[in-house]
Amino acid sequence: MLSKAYEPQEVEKRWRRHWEEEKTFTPDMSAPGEPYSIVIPPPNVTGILHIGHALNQTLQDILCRHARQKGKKVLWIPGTDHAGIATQNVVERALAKEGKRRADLGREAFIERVWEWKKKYGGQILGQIKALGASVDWTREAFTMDDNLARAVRKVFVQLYEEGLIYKGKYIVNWCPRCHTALADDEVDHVDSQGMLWHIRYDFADGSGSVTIATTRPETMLGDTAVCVHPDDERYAGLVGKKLILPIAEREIPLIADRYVDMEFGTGCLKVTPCHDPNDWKLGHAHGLEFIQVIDDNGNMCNEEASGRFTGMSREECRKSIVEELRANGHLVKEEPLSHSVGCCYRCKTVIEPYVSTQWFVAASKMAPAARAAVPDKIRIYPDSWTKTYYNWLDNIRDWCISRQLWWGHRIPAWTCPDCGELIVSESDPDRCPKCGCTRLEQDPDVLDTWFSSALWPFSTMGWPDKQEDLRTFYPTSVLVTAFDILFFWVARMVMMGQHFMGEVPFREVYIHALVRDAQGRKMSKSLGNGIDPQDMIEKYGADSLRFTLAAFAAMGRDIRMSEERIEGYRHFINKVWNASRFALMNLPEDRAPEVVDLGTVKGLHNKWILSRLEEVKEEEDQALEGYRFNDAAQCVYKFLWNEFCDWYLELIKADMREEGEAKKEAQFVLYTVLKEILLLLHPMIPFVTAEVWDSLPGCEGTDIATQPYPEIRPQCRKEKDADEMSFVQEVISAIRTIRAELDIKPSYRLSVVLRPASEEQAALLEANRGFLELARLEKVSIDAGAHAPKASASNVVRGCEVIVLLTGAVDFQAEVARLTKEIGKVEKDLATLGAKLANPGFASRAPAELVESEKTRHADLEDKKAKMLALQKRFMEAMG
RNA sequence: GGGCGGUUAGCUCAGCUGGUAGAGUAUCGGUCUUACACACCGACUGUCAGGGGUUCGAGUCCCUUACCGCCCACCA
Repeated sequence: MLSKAYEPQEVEKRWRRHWEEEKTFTPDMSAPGEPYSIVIPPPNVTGILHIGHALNQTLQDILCRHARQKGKKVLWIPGTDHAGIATQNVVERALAKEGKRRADLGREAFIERVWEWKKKYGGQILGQIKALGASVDWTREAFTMDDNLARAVRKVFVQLYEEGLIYKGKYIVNWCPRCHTALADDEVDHVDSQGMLWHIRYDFADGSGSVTIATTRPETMLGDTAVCVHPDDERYAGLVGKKLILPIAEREIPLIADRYVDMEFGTGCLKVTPCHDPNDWKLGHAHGLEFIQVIDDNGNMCNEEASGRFTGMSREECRKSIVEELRANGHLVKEEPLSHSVGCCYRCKTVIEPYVSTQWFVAASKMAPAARAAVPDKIRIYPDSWTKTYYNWLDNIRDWCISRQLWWGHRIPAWTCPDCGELIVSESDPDRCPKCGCTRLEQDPDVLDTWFSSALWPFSTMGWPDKQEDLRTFYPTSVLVTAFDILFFWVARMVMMGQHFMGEVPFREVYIHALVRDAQGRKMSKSLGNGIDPQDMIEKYGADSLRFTLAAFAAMGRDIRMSEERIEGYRHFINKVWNASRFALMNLPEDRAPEVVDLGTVKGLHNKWILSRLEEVKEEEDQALEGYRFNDAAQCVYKFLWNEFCDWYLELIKADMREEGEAKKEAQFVLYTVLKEILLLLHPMIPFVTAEVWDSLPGCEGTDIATQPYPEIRPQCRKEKDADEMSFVQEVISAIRTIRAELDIKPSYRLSVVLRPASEEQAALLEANRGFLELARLEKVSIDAGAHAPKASASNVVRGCEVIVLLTGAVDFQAEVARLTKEIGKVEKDLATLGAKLANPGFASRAPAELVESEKTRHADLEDKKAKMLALQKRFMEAMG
């Protein structure tokens, strides 16, 4: 027997172990069934599972478990990402506590140290995936630094190099002076900040006047090699080509013209520092300017010749000194505050320095068109609104800087010969220079951007390039489930690589889910400390509660505001599932499944009704999941279980269960069937509690719900007429309950009721099912259209049937008058809106005939109800005198 | 400067192809009715942001205004 309240901890632990030990989620390659596959977006090894991961994984798990139920051969591959910068930073911080820096260890020892760290902590995040109940195949767990993934990386790199799609070159890149590495464009966060715009006067060398430039970065002026204006700017007409004296440096630089300059901004006069600004870099090349570097890789002033006395200062110190000096010597014309955005490192928030260096690039601009064309024909994006964003990014893509000056990552498979300078790019480590035979080859010190290996994830995790079996069966994957924040970092790049190397897109569909925010709508982050730790929630409320909450809130294209209260609320639901099951167990045979009954020919109206509704719910859930409407799927089963199965059906069969007989046998089998199927419908969302209950059902002991098929469809159980008749009985019961509650009659007091049916049919229906009326706790029921209505009574009308409750003794008569008046008021309000609608000539002529007809019927029914209630009220008032 | 999303009950949010506004939570009243107080029965609350349009009919489609939020962009 199950315990009284559901205690998730022990149950979850057991099932987790069971699924892992039994390898339940390792697909049988020889089994039939359409393949269905997903690769998990690999969380960073440094990470701790946050609520966003929990959502991401819950949704994937729902899809996978559902697909399994539908008979598909399902593979869900788990894994983690080595997360170059992030992980290196974490380990460097740990070293710093020991007073060491990575240089103190040297490259090899440092990498060894990172691996140790990974072994120790990298498993943490996997444990959290397990805790959530994700039905991944642990035998295929992958890590982006695994040997076979490293081979994939090398092969891809070499091939792209040979095809001219990877190249090496000297460019201005985003440089983080703290992480000491280049960053890709999209690894730079733009943060709004309040800065200064300094106006500085540059005099002409011939003493014929001056121009004034405006800049936010005066420290870079030491590297200025020109000043630029717009060719059409009349203010500077005739001046282009003249020489200016660069203040402080006292160097001559030319005044040039280029259409790039915005005449509206500042003074319309731009200082050009080709080595320290990406735009100026372009101008420098276009105009053949000199390139003078004045800031080094640490963000300090360098180049004694150019920087002079400022050499060695940090960029910030230098800025201050230069401004002071300009102010002192009168070249500073104006200072004004300016809000602008500043590029920062997405990992450490340090201000990015545009920096000229030699880097490796992927010619993304050449690969983008194919990736663009894949959507929407080969890849469908849900919700569709992201398609535009995807296009927009690909249309404006620039080549992707993939080299990082880090130690942790896939080292670039390129070597240079110290003797002849030959560049060798090769899958295997070369032992000598093919050109001069030198054996002292030096490997490029850089590693690849983390996202380079991530881009190969859908096929590298399936064994490419070595093994083919998984690829043949499971590539392309069925769907990619991810949050929008990595649409660019990851999704678009996977498409490019998949197309290029597999000749096929990596996934058929992309489902973009919401971002989880806190109760105030802010992005959850460690720095804000507003995160909800899924681990805590699982311990407190159980994984099922967390999962169901996430599913219920996962409406498409919306952010989710998460709070603990909501998870607590859904824990009630899990408990409800548990207790409904306990009730069922108490009413079913203990050691065997109940006797089978033909479900198409059950007699009880309640049985016909619940079976009919069940059919509808099955279809609803299936369609909701088909369209990634997780919230609808969760909601429809939730309501069915709670508001129909528990609130009505279980109450209705209590009478059947009291004595042995046909009614009990029928109810037992229907109860058994409906409960089992509800469990199946809920299982993808709340796997643990459903597994536990299933295992304890008679006839199911020792079986695993995770391997059971989706409930069969039973068209013979669809009985809308019966279902509607049952609703009528329910409405009558509710009407009596409402009267009882509003007149403050004790629940324990048994009422007598007179029902005056509106038709022969109604009369027969009520007569046949009068036992159900017991749910309203009654003493005596008379069903008679001609019955005399007692004077001291309260009343209501349900589908034309008058419900008259006898009031004897201590009842507040005023209360009944008030209640009736209110009730009539409601009817009148409905009549008014409906009447206006019907009175509209356009409605009758243009609306569908069916609708007009049903509205007319409704109107007539309301009129009837109103008339009957007025009559009852009148009689009641007469009784009061 | 482009693009996207939001504005519905006190709070948090659902409302698919236009056809009587919904759930949870909160509040109020009543119940230990033999699965569940993590429960049961009942009640209350809405100019669906403002304005205009299309339509017989709009929370739902179109335009517009306001406020909030996000993304992208080489804003010196």
